[in-house]
Amino acid sequence: MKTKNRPPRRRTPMQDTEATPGEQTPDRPQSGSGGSELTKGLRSRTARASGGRGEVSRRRQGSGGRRENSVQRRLESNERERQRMHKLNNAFQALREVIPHVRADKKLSKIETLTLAKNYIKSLTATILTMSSSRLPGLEAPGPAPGPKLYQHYHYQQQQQQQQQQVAGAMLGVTEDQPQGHLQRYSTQIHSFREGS
DNA sequence: TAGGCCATCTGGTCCT
DNA sequence: AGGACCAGATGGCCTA
Repeated sequence: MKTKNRPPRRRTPMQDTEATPGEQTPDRPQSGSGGSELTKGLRSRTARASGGRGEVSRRRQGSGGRRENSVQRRLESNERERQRMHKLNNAFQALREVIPHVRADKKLSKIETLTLAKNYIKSLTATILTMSSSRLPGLEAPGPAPGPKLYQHYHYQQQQQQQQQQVAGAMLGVTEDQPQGHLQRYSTQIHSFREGS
């Protein structure tokens, strides 16, 4: 469906004045759009937020020096936020690279990455438990291999999750499938992602 | 063209 | 006080 080899985005006027080369998102160098220059900043959210407190503080902005100071602080804050988001995106990319069975030419979206990772972890856990329990009749585990403790921990977690899901399901009017369906769900998702749906 | 996804800006809130 | 985190808003790019 989506092939995310996009060309670099245009930079906003503010970014042009504050460019920091070499600090971009890996797959999208010099990306930038949306948002606005600083002066465009007073959006609907401002009026909504905290009963107009932001409006008051803005009115109090007095002489040019203070205004320049606050603009400078805002620019620095924007840069930090950009860096933070770049780190977050790097972490997403690292996660994509360790999720197997995904077509290489299709970049997973963030939500796809998280969903697949979650179910991949669950399927691996189930696999480990299956292997270890079949190897350990009566759940007597010699040595450091994954044994009863892991098994018990897993099932304790499952019980807790089921209870939470039942409560949430009752509140939301939905039902959740059983834990042993993780592998099935993971396979289904991979299949659907491959199909591009 | 609509809808999905994304990067960025921004102000509020939390944390150190 | 200042930085980190969060979430809403905005607009660009891409695909069906």
